[in-house]
Amino acid sequence: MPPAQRHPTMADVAERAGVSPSTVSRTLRGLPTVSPEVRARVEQAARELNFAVSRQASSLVTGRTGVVAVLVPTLNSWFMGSALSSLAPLLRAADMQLTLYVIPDMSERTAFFEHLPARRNADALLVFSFDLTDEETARLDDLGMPVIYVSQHVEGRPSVYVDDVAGARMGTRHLLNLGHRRIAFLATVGASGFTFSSHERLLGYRQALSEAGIPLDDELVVTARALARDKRATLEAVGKLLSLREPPTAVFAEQDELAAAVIGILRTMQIDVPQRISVLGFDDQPVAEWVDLSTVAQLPTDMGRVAGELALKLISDPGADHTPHIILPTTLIPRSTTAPPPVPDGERDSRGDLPGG
Amino acid sequence: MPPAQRHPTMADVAERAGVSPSTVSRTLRGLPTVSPEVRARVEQAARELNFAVSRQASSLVTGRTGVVAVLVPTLNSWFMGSALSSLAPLLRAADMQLTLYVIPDMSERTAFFEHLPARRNADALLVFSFDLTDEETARLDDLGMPVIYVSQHVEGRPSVYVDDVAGARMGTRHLLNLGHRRIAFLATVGASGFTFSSHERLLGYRQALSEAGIPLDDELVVTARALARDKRATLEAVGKLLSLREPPTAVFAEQDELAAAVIGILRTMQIDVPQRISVLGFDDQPVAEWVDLSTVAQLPTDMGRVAGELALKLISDPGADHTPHIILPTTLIPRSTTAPPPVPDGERDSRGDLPGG
DNA sequence: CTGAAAGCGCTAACAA
DNA sequence: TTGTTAGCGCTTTCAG
Repeated sequence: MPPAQRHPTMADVAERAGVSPSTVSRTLRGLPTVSPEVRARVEQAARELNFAVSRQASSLVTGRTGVVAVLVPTLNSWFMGSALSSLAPLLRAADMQLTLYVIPDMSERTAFFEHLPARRNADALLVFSFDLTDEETARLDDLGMPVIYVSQHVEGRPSVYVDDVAGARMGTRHLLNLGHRRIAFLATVGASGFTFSSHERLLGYRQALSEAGIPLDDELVVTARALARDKRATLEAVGKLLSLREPPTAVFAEQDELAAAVIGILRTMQIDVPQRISVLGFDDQPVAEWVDLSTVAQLPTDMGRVAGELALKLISDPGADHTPHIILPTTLIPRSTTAPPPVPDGERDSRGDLPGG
Repeated sequence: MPPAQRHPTMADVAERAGVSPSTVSRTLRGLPTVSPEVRARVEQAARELNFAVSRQASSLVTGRTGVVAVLVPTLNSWFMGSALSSLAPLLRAADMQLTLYVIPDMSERTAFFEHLPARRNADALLVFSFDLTDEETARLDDLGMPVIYVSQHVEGRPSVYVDDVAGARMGTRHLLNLGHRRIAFLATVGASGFTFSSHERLLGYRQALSEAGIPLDDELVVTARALARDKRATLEAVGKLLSLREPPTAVFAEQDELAAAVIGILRTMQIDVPQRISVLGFDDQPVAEWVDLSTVAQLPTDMGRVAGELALKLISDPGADHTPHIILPTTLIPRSTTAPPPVPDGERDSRGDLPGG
């Protein structure tokens, strides 16, 4: 008599197909050592019973959980959404579950690192976009599974990230090539250490300026807490830049949302973009296309995919190199918000002859 | 001798604490039938060994997996991001894992419903924002676990959703009260059936007009595929509305992003908002605050929380009512993009005396 | 190619 | 209050 309420087990399938449980197991796992005839019988029985393997039971014996844990600081961002959208199907295709840990604030963060709920319950951990302390990294080290750092780099640990420095350098050079010499940089500071690439981008900006022999001016670098999501903070930042004795002719915003906000503010102030001020973003989020924003593009979907592939590789091949750093490129997408700077009053008649670099 | 490589087991902890494995189990689960003295010893031993319980093993015997599965059509949306951001910590607090299934396209969708990977591997399933076929719903019915429909309603199944109809009605009334009589409705059609609330909102719009005795004009309702994310489609839609013999004095966009795009387009065309045309959104996404958009607000974080609570309840109490519908309210947030319609040419001198309703 | 038997790590009776 | 025993559903030797 078939089991009353619960899910059917392999024993049920075996009985129905007239074989042993082992054979069912072999069949369902696709092992080649099963005769076609038997295979057919088993598969039909399984289908008829609507059978599904219990991962709990199999992982108990194989020692592998079949899950990849993913730690993210937030989900309310284009970046995370895109990365996970490519990661999830990839893991599914490999028949892996994706367990999500969202750490929106400090107390959640502390709790996570204290209990490490992923321990023993995942085959690998993907840590996204955190600015981790050494202590936290160390804690993850003895988690007993591969830990992959995504959108950040950690010395000696597998990491996947975009080359933010090079991207920001490329963006800054774009503005320099257009003739800009007063280029501002607008940075965001988010919550719970979600700031890794911020530093990197600022660094790239500085490098490009130095390479061009332009002295760094700290007045041109504005960092404000929660800048991106707070209109007032952005307004203040822009006001501050415009009131400088020598205001910038271009603004490089750390990310597109911020850039879009800046453009909105400037237009409200009747300051034409790009005629009076150029604005450059970073990311190539959908909003960039909206406002026809020039930007430095990154592909978070690629990051998700690459990170997922790396995770699968490290799981299946424990002997693999556990310290690869995979660096993804950025591309410059010039659109309509960057242009040569306005010609200074004194040089109006020599228009077209930009000061040489 | 302690095990060399693998995780320590309860047996290891038991040995170290000088007790039986059962006692370790009882202690770690917080059962009251353990003497304080023994409890202390066990806890210390567990800590020293850095022990973590294997959920696989315990679920094998308890029959509960300790995971809640979540099915989402996409992650690239404010709605999903917000809902999951509140759901995830709630589940963590209940010591539940959150397994994520992302179904971005039809082939993934087919595969999911064919294999039902969640079967036997979760204690409950939360299905977000899908426009499910009856067949799909039926398939979920014999999944052997509570299935909760979120941001949609399914007859006779537990559902949690926002009252889109009432919200859209309220929004439309707001425009009617301002004096508008020609009110357009802009709808989006997304991918993979992610359109549930779209119908509802349109319905609410129609109801409000009918109640006000205003005849429905199909020309005023524009639905375009992928409207929200495609600038051109939005541009076309707006153009179409403006070129009507009697163009609308107000536009109710199905969601804020779309509303923001419309505003951008209108301003580019030198059409003042709200002086010439009012624009109303739906959602109260961050972008609404950006552009100071009047909108109908919903709280996806509430939905995530409520849905999670319902899931936990249905898991822990199988006897509970399995057909509750929890309906969340919306609120109207009038900001600066809605105002009375411009006074028609012929009535300019009787300004202030709006046509009575 | 297939079956029998053992056991993964834990919890749930049942005894003591 | 604690220990002993059995067994959850599967995979994996090892025989055959």
